Parts: sequence; structure tokens; C-alpha cells
Amino acid sequence: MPGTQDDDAPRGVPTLHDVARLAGVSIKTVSEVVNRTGRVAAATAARVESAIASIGYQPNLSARRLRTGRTGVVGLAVPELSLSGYFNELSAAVVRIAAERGLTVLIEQTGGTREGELRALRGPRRSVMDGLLINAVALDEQDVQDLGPLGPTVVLGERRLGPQLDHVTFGNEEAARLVTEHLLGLGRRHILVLTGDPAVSASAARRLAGHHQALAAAGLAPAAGLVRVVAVWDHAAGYRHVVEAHRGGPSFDAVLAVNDSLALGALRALHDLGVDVPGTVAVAGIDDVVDARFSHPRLTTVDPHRDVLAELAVRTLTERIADRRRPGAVHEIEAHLRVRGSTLASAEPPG
Amino acid sequence: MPGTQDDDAPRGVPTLHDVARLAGVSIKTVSEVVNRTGRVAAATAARVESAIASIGYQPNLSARRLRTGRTGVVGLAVPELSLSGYFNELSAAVVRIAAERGLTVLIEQTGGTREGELRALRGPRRSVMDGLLINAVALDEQDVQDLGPLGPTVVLGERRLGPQLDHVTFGNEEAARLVTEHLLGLGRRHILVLTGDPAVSASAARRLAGHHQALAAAGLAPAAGLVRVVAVWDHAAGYRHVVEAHRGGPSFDAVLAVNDSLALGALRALHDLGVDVPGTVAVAGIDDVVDARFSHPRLTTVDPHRDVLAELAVRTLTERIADRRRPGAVHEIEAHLRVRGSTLASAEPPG
DNA sequence: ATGAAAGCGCTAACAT
DNA sequence: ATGTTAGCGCTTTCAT
Repeated sequence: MPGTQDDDAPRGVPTLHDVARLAGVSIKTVSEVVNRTGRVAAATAARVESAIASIGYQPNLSARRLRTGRTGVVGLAVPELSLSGYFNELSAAVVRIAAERGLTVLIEQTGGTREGELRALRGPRRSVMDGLLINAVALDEQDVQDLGPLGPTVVLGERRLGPQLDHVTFGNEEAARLVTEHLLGLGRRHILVLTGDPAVSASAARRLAGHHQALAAAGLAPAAGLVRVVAVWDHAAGYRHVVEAHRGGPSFDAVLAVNDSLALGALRALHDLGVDVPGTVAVAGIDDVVDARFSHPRLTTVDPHRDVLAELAVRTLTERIADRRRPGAVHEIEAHLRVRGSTLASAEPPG
Repeated sequence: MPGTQDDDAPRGVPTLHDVARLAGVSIKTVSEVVNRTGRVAAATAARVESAIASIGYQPNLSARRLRTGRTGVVGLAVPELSLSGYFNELSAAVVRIAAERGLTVLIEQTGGTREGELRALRGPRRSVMDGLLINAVALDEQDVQDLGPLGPTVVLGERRLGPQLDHVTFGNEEAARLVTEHLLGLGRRHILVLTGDPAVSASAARRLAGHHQALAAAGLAPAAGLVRVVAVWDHAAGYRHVVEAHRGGPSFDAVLAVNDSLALGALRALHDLGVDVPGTVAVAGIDDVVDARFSHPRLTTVDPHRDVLAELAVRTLTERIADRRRPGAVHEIEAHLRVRGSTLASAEPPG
């Protein structure tokens, strides 16, 4: 009985077959039109194009991936997206630059923990992405060795996680050294340091190291009572620790925070305590987040050139995806000091 | 010639077949063990588990998706990730809550443009995700109708984009009304308004409407010279427009900004201009970003309860994915005023 | 220049 | 309780 079968059922999402049937060609031809590969007669191509438009065909990326191994999706794993301002602005830059190259970004928050980072590096999610950018803070090289081969991966931030991986790092030591030298140059000798736990965070460890180098170069030793370790690098922690340090403990004439959120919290605390900034206490951070340029006073900090980092990271990942065999590359981005009113009154506009 | 063929080549990424061969079972059994579906003898399961562990098998999500139509990936489309603080914190909340439910988030920046939002709604990327959360600001209902059926979609923010879609909205009008009433209650009568273009941004339009409602309720009309339309809702725009408004144009005793970034920029500008806040000019924003609690003075604003919004959004999307047929739901989240030092000196701690 | 068909890794219906 | 197999939508060799 002819006509009984539902031969041209375009029920759900349209596929290549639907387009082919409508245009009266084979699916191969449609595929070639979609991908601009092979040569298709102009007339045929036009017919296919209009069929595509008329039923609103969109290629199924999962099927394409299954066939080609490419999705156009890359992962970005960061400790946290909004606590620090830094990862927020970094993520925005990565998403923007990836989009320029036709890539979409899948974001994962690792919580800055070893487990979280391992999951990002090796979890089943990797099978939907072409490559991964990971800002690892807790992992060490041994963890990575144990994991075995990983698929295209670029490590951001400090840790060198093994020669097989690409790294785009930022001069963490240099950043802390620059700020410390600046504070010492202003005659400050009692620097309160707000840092993450160096045993947990590689970045904290490196920044602390840079700070100590600068102190040593000036013939100074770190003051035991003036280092405060925070669990979370956010405004609230900066605020709390400065209030506590002011209440008890040795007096200080400067605050050096390992990131701007801590520094901005510190700034706010000093206001509430009635301490003059920068007169009595100078404050500096690291990261140059947007709010550092609008705080009162504006915050002296170090610019990590996130845009450069994001650009380099995406490019390195793309190259790695294209050639999995080449040796791991290491790019280091130079940091620059931004002196503002929180350390130097004359750097602040009148007001 | 026997032994020539590379029969057990486990070359690349391990598959179900590799596990099955190693455990001496069929791929169906492996699949059942992986998915905890059907019943598999404990001994067999154990054998399979150890095979999985030994070769580090991870399911290929693209293949699974092709078969089942599920990836565990949801999209989040926002205008911009880092300009406003709001989307940053919202994204972080969405990523966190999605992760709790075993979902990963694919982030897209639409630039707040119609094209960008259409692309997010309908582009080929949709085929790698189970559903989409979109904070649309430029799209209207007609655009969506033209697109045809869309796949699971939850719209965040203001616009009602059609009855077939789920919406999780925030009381934009109410928010602006609350702030305006607060400013009027303080005796301020000349409110400088910093807003996005209401013709472009639905949120701006609603917030402006709420502002006008409050004015009207007090028997006041909006002052023509005191509304400044910004292109980008960021700190720099807030700063620039306040400086310009102060230089020329009618004088004002309050600033109402449609978001906190603009308000924080305004705060900074007033400092530089030597204008006392809140004495001479009161400043208020909307969004309650983290920095609003650490600025000097702290910023009066409206809390949109992002965590609640994110939670509700992810839940609604999950339900929509599970049942595509049910009618569109609309959830509206109530906004709350947070009065701080930028409008009320007594709300600021001593300092 | 175009078509036919194999197969990517997986799930599930169907067999045993 | 376990195995066999079709087919999801796509790209791509191999024919024509």
C-alpha cells in the first residue's frame, strides 16, 4: 500500500538528510556546502543553501565531534569565577577571544582544590571539548604524571605541571617584588602581608617568595607577626584581617595583599578604623582589577595584562589542538606596577 | 598471515570496547555498569570496574549525546561577563549550582546585541547543550516567534519573550521605585539618572519606568536635563557622565544609576570633584555587587538576590529539559533595598 | 560533480 | 544475567 509510510517526516530537529531530500541531492553534497569543502556546482550550492535556510538546519555538533573529534568547545577551569575579580576579568577575556576564533568556552569552578582540578583535567567533560585551559593552584607535577595522557591542555598561572603541557604564566614573583620595592622605596618598613596559604596556593607561595626577595635585597627580614594567612582571597577576608591586625599585633605602615580584593577590603577597614591612607598606612595589591581604578583612594597594584594572557592562552591551545606532538611551550608574561593614591598621595587626582 | 593485524590496538582514548575486551564481557554489560542501569552480577561488575580503572576509561559524552540527546551541558548567555559585576556574580552562582546538579555551563557573551542573542538562542552550539539560560536584553517577542521551536530555554532578566518560554525575572521596576522613593524620602528632588538606552535595553526601560512611577507618586516629573544615557554600563561611563553633568547642566543632589558599576564610577567622580557624599549628593545603584559593600562610602543599592535567581533558573531549566511540553512558567524575584553610607551618613560605620 | 556507504562511541531493543 | 545489533547525524573514502 503506497503512501502509508511516513517517508518525509521532518518531525524533530532537521538533519542533513532533511536538507538533502528537500534540495534533491545527496547528504554528501549538503555536507560539502555546509563546510565549504570540495567543489559543488554553484547552482546546486544555491539550491542547498535555500533548503538550509527554509528548514533552519543547524549542524549537530555532537555528531560532528563523534566523527571528527572536534567540537569548537574549549574548557576553562578556574578556582572561582567571582571572588577575586581577577578570574572574572580573565574569563571574560578568554570567552571574548575564543569567540573571535569561533570557539565557545565551557567554564568550570575547581574551588582551588586538588580534587576539583583533577576533575577538570580528567573528567568525562573533556570528551565534549577540544582542549582545556586550566588555572591550577593546588595541583603538583606528580598529580599530573599519575593521570597519564591528557588531551590538549594549557596551564595558566604559576605552576609548571610537567614538560608535556603548555604553560602561560605570569611573573608572580616579579609582581610581588615590584610592589615590595615600591613600598620600601617610600620608606615603609613594617609591611603587613595578606596572603593565601603558600602550602595550598602556588601563586601565594611565589608572591610571598618575591616579597621576601625584595626584603632581603634591602637587608630586611620578614616580620613574623606581620604575615596573615587568609583562607579566601576576598574583600571580607582583607577587611577582617586588617581590623584584627590593627587591634592586636605589631603596628604596620603598609599593607601588601596578594590580590586586589584583599587590598580593597583592607582599604575599607582602614577607613573604618580612621587610619589615613596612604599617610599612615600605604596599601597595595596585585591584579589591577577594574575596581582598583575607582576605589578611594585608587589602589596601587600590579597589572598582569590579562588580555595578553588570554590571547596567548587561546592561541597556544589552538596550536596544541592542531599539533599534539610538539613539546610543551612556556610563555611568561611580564607584570607592570601601577602606582596610585593608596601608596602615593601625589598620584591621586585632587579631590 | 596470522598476527599481522593490530587486533587489540588500544591506541587512542579508551572506549567501551576496550573495557569490554579487557574484562571479557560485552559492551552492553560495561555500559550497564557505567550507567548503573539493569542488573549486573556483582562479580562481573567488579571485574568491569577494575578494567575501567586500569585503562582510565571515560565515557564519550558526544557519542552519548548523539544517542540519548543529553550532554549534561547547559548554556548561559549574558551580555558581558565582567563589565558589570552583576553578570559576573550571576555566572559564578549559576556555574556553582549547575555543578551541584552534575551540569557544566557553557558561557557565551552576546554583547547585549540582538544578533548576539539570536546566535545564542539558535546557533549550532545549541546542539551540544541540553538547555539554555539567556539573559536577553535586546531581543523582543517577535524575534523569538520568527525563530520557531527552540529547545529548552529559560529567559533571565526582564523581557517576557513569549508564553512558550520559561522566565525568571527580577523586579526591575520595583527596584528602581524603591531607590527613588528612598532618595525622595531623604528630601532629594534633583536626581541625576544614569541609564542605558531604554530603546536598546529592556532592563533600562523597566528601571526607568519604576523611577518615573515613584516620581509621579510624589507629584514630580522627570527633569529633562538630568537623564544621561550611557552606552556601556561600566565604572568609566559613570565617572565620565558625572563629571560632565557637574561641569554643565542643572545641579543635582542625588545620583541614581541603573547599576552599581555606574554608581561606583559616579562615587569616584564626586570624590575627585570634591563633592561631599552623601551630604551634597546622595548616590545609589542597583545590583548589590560585592564592591558596593566595600566602597567609600558604602553604596546604597538594591539586592536582586542573585543566588535565588540562579537556583531558580537552573531548577526551572532542569524541569523544562525533563518535560518539554508543559506551559512556560514565570517566576519573579523580589528586590530589597540596601541602605548604606552613600545616601545616609548614619548608615556608615564611624571612620 | 555527485552518490553510496562505512563507521565514530554509545544506548537500548531484542535475543539468548 | 549477558550478548548482538541497529542507528543517533555526521564526514569521508571510494565509485560513478
